[in-house]
Amino acid sequence: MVSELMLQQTPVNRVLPVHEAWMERWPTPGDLAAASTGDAVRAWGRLGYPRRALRLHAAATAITERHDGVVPAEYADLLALPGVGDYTASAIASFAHGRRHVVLDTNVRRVLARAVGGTEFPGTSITRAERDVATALLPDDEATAATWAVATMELGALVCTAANPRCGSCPLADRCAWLAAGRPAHDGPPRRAQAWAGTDRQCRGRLLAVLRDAEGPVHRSVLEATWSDVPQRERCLASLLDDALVARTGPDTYALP
DNA sequence: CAGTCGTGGTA
DNA sequence: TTACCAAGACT
Repeated sequence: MVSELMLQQTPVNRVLPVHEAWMERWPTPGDLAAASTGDAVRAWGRLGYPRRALRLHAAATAITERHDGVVPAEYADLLALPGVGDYTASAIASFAHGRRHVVLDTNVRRVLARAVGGTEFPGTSITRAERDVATALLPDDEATAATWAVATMELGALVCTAANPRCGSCPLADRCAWLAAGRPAHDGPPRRAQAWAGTDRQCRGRLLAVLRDAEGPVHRSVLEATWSDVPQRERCLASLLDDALVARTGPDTYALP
């Protein structure tokens, strides 16, 4: 569960060392629940999307209170946890508990888009038809379904990659609709690139990095020195406070919660 | 449903 | 150097 939360939109290579340290420090949900959210945010390091650290902490608390400290195996119970959406609930139920679930992440979606749909990339959002295809392909046997879930994800992550897919070593090469069609390039509107420079996300990241790397409370002047656009800086600091990623420790000082 | 939310590697 | 991402969730 910890790795799945960390892997949401974050490359495996970056997650590995953080995950290892995290699990050594907080081996059980109860251990994490007993820690402060500030420690969780700091241990999250530079994985990005730090609200995931808060959600994981909140999930650990919920598991401790509602599930006797044991990560539930039921999809509905998992889905009810903070930071756990359809993908993560299915992944935990399937990978950790061997349950039969459609695990539809970006890798699997790409594999199905190519092998079945004959297109290079899936759409921006999951469609009903897409889920129907994935459901129809899922093996009936529970154990086999769990293996299928891992296998299709790995296929997408290691072979049927977004850029430079290794069709030469793909086990589906002889039945892939996209390959059979000559690997036609993605048509239609280009996927919107996410802006970064000058955005609130960059500003929030800059502010939080200062607090994360600081020993204790930080004076307002230090935060002000990290971002020149005053209205934006104030807006971002307010949103960080609102998200409970930052706490006000005095009239002019701030720190991790 | 589209917008928002971090970060650092890679072509 | 810039563009484009990488095992989503939430609003």
